[in-house]
Amino acid sequence: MSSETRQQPARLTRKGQATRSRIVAAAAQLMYERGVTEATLEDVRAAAGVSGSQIYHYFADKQALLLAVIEHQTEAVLELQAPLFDRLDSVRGLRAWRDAMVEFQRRLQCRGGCPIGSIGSEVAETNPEARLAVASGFLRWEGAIRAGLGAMHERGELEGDPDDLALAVLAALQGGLMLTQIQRAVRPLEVALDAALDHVASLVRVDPV
Amino acid sequence: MSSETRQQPARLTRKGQATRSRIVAAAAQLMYERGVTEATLEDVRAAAGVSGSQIYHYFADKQALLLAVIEHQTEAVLELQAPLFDRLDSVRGLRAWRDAMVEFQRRLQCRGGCPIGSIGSEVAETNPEARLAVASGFLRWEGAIRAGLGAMHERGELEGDPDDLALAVLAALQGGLMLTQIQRAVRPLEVALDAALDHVASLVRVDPV
DNA sequence: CCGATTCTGGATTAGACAACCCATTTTTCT
DNA sequence: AGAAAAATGGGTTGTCTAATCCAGAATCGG
Repeated sequence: MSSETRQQPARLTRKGQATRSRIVAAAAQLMYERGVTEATLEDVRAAAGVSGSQIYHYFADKQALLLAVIEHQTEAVLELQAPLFDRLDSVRGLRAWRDAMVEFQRRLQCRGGCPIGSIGSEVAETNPEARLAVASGFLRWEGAIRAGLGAMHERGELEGDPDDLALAVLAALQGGLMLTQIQRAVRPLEVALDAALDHVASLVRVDPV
Repeated sequence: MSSETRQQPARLTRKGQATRSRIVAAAAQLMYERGVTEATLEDVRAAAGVSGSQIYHYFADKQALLLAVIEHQTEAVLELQAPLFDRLDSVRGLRAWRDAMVEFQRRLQCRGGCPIGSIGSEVAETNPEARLAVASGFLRWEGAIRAGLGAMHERGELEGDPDDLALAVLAALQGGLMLTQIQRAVRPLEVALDAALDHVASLVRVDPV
């Protein structure tokens, strides 16, 4: 798992793009459910409804597919939260975001953890390229949170460094997700995010919900 | 990887215990460095300086070895922190514990993450038995933190639920460790723990360090 | 419409790895 | 000391899986 990363076919037919997307989506789902190494290419092949050489037609090797999956999951995670990100410049908006995260995990029965974080944790020590891809995903996530907190700060409503607070909130989310995944209960996520947001709220002058 | 979990030889010679320990220690190190699935039994065999059948003489299968490793890492983590746990009943003690965690990661060059958490995250969805073992390790860890916060609370120094606060601190630690591992920088861990401890400190009446 | 390119199917290979087996040596217990 | 139990060495096997190959079908570009 360490080789050329670029896609092979420069041009992709519409059909080709659809097939490629199906492969990535199936791989993402399987890697999310079972982990990267436990998701075999044979599983991906079957789940995507393609056969044999298809995967290698669109990806150089499993590594290339993995990187595509990390991209895909990053987009999915950020897209899912996009409507909530816009309101992260108020304590009320932060609480709404928290509620959505908790509700999402509850629906999943606390399975899977963070789509990005669980991959990152698995590959961190053995796959530098994938680690960097995950790191870049986290950076974007952190940036989205910081945008809201930064707005509050510029409005003079928030004391304390918004950069630090955004990172702390993301860390609380990740730690909460992991403990929730392992304990199969939402309480760790709830408690972790509540503590982080209480801390933010304690630094807010106006808008004290 | 799902079978009998019990050790086979009821009695162990002193030499046998030493060999078994060597195998567990080697396996723990390799699983920490490379992850559970990437650490092959051949690697463990070589690292432990034993040969062929040795591993299967002491463990039913890789699953049994993994469970022993989780036990081992839990003990190691708790033992390492034991002297610091005693002082978690003050903000000063909490800060000292934070500094030790950060310093430890710095020494490891931010590699490996949490010895328990990284295993837990990897096996959570595919290995219920191992997931429960990790969950029980986290419960002990959480208990140690809660003991300190609980003491403060009973002394009337700490407002807020010590159970929730302990869980929040552990979550901040885990999230901070994971981001630190992925970014290869100690800042996420520092910021995450500082935020969590600031939050605790904001609920403390006396001893406001 | 036709040559070129892309896409698809299925079969195959080579290597890795968990797990098993048996013969031999070492240790323990009486 | 001697029998029983435990420990060790190394070889073997069967399975799983990533990766490759080639032939044929569909699609595109001019």
